[in-house]
Amino acid sequence: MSLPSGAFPKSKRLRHKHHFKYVFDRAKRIECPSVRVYFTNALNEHGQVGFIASKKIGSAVVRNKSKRIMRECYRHLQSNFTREVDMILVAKKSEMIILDVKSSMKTGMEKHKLLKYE
RNA sequence: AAGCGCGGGCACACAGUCGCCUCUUCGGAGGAGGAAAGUCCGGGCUCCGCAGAGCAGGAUGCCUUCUAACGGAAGGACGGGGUAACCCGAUGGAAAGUGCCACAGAAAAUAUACCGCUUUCGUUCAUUUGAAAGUAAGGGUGAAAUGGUGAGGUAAGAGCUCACCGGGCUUUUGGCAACAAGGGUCGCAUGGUAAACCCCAUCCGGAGCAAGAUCAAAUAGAGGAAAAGAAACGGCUCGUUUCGCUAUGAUUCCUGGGUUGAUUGCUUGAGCUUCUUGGCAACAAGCGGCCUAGAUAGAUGACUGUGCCAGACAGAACCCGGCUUACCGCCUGCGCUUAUAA
RNA sequence: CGGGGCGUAGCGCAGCCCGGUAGCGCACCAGUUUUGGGAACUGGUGGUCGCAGGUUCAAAUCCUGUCGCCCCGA
Repeated sequence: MSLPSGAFPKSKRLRHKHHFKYVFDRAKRIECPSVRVYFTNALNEHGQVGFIASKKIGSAVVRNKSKRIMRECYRHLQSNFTREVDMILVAKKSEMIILDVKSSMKTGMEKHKLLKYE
């Protein structure tokens, strides 16, 4: 399987409360079966992303797992973005399968012309 | 061999690619747990008066030892369970006091007398019925009924007397102690409940790393009140009283402000461990060796391949010692019982 | 990290302090009334008292552990 390589350092993460608020206030929403995506134009030079898994999802293990899966999907998709956006991914389900999440995110983003067509 | 009992260990492994965090001598190295969990206890650490006294409140509760400390552990005593190995136990005090014990029952804590039993006196055809006295053996109720069983004894009965069992008091021996064993004595006098209030003994100051400290930026650099008594009022971290400390400005109180980010605290510690010594043991002492996550919207993941028993419960957030709860299974040591064979 | 509260009938709540009978309202069922329905009236059904263990003669109530939910403070 040929994965697009992508570095994902800490500077690409959403770090602060006010930054989260900035995104939520002016975001558009994409609904996928297991993930909800908020996005808007980037505040800084390059796009940043945050992950949310609330206590409704499950225990600490489940929440960590779903965050990792969302992060992995973002990492694979980020090189195909057409423009720099800030993004928040919210987990909706406790059970996630990485390929399903990735493909549903991909189709959803293509509709909003965030992704280049391959 | 089967069925049990008591421990100990592991928690998918290996290889490759991409990605994340920390450290770095820039080659690389390290990177969640036995419970990291629940937050049920105990400590360290930090600040508040480096914390004193009383009351209130709370916790613990057979004895001794271990420990920094504990509600933990070890060893023992007693009681209970098991054929046994072994396991379980909030196990101080009810003659300090108060309360409660539904229903049933004569009576529920006071020695009383419902049905009874017996004698005497009267009455009657009649052991029919009435009165007085004695009695608590028997009856039914209840979770629980004032020692139990047997014999003697008696009008009927009764520790009234005796034997055995149980109990109280006292004493001797053993033991650090809990307690055990034995002797003497008392015919036996006072149910249960303290996970009801309570009494006794021991212990506990309060708050918590979002504690606390530093730096930068922004905002503010303000307004009002308090004057010689070291007295009152107030303040000094959150049950309360007391004690102690506390001043005229660089102080205290009220109003206003009290925000954001970074650094630190942050991992070398009551640390782990080989051996030796002491101890029944928990554990302690000595010598040597080792360094084992440190994130801060919160790091361990994804994919591929191989193998097998097909991977459970579950994610560090200041740090330790416990307890409790969750858990697919696998490996292993010692011991007990039963059966068979030799 | 710390603190507090609640789990009782299908729903909302009493009862718990001080232990012995589980009750109230709505809902549900049956009957009366009405031409029929609603309303009203009468009667009735329905509860492992979140779960497990203990204390006690006896536990919704007391104690311990545990599960779930909600709220508050820094």
